[in-house]
Amino acid sequence: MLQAERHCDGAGLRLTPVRRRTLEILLESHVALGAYDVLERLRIDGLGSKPPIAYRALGFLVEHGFVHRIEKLNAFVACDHPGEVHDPAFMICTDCGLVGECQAPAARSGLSRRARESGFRIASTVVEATGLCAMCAEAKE
Amino acid sequence: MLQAERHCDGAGLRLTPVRRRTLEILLESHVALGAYDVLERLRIDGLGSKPPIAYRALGFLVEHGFVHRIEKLNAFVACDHPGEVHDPAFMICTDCGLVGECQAPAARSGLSRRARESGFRIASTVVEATGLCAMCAEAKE
DNA sequence: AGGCAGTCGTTATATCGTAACATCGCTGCA
DNA sequence: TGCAGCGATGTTACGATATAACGACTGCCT
Ligand SMILES: [Zn+2]
Ligand SMILES: [Zn+2]
Ligand SMILES: [Zn+2]
Ligand SMILES: [Zn+2]
Repeated sequence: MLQAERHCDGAGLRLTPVRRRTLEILLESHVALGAYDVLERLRIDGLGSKPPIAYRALGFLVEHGFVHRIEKLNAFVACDHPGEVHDPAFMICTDCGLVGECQAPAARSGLSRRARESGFRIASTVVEATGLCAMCAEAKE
Repeated sequence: MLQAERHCDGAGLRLTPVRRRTLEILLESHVALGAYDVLERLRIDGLGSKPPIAYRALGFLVEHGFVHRIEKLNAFVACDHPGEVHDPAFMICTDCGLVGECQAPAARSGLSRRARESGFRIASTVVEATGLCAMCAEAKE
């Protein structure tokens, strides 16, 4: 949160109440939240109740790297390393919903070679693994 | 198409008219099609007009590896290598919509190391790159 | 003051996806 | 033959996700 504030100050970005609270909501959650989950919490706090409110705040946070969108879940998680340039990959537990972020340069470089071969120019990548987290895997034994 | 037929015969799977036509529709398309795009074509052919028809056929085809779902687009493409066990990755052109499939063992192995470190057990992966295909990149020069 | 850009608030609608239940046709078996 | 069981299909109805479009407000610059 502090990192986000500093980054916004430094980059001339406006971390408005809605955006700030949206980021807090995601930081407080252990699991990915859908836009409507976020919206419901914003509504409770009196910060808006219509979809565009949530989608705009999430769009801002994603655009500036404070939040990632999980395509597989149509949901959002706070970034582990906000501010840094990175190429995230995610591990999504199908049992408990936990979403872990890690860096996946290997994934991208693997793709990169294929891309170069075919002349494709990568702008961004989505890398998401689905499975069981350590805790849930152990619980299943 | 022939491969799909043979694979279904061999595995005791029923490639019914709706499923068969759905696969044909995707094979004929250069770009990923949404479920409702597929449905519209099925409707024209008199094979069904309600969403579950398309979703069920697509579900069958995805489950048996004849078709892949592109999470980033909420859309579907026919597999390049049906029948074979593989770990697909996709390159999605933002200009022309072309979706290329390639194999990405590197992507998965990069993730795998991280997964092992954290005890996460991968069941499946999504690897999708967005950018410009060779043709569109050249056209932009 | 007037113009401009960015944000917010709202309405309405588009797009994507599924639960639930009825029905139909086949297969195996009494 | 008659019928249970099963997978596939057809249909209704709804839920979930996402965006277009427009107006109002605010701070800032000229
Ligand atoms: Zn991150
Ligand atoms: Zn778990
Ligand atoms: Zn494939
Ligand atoms: Zn292209």
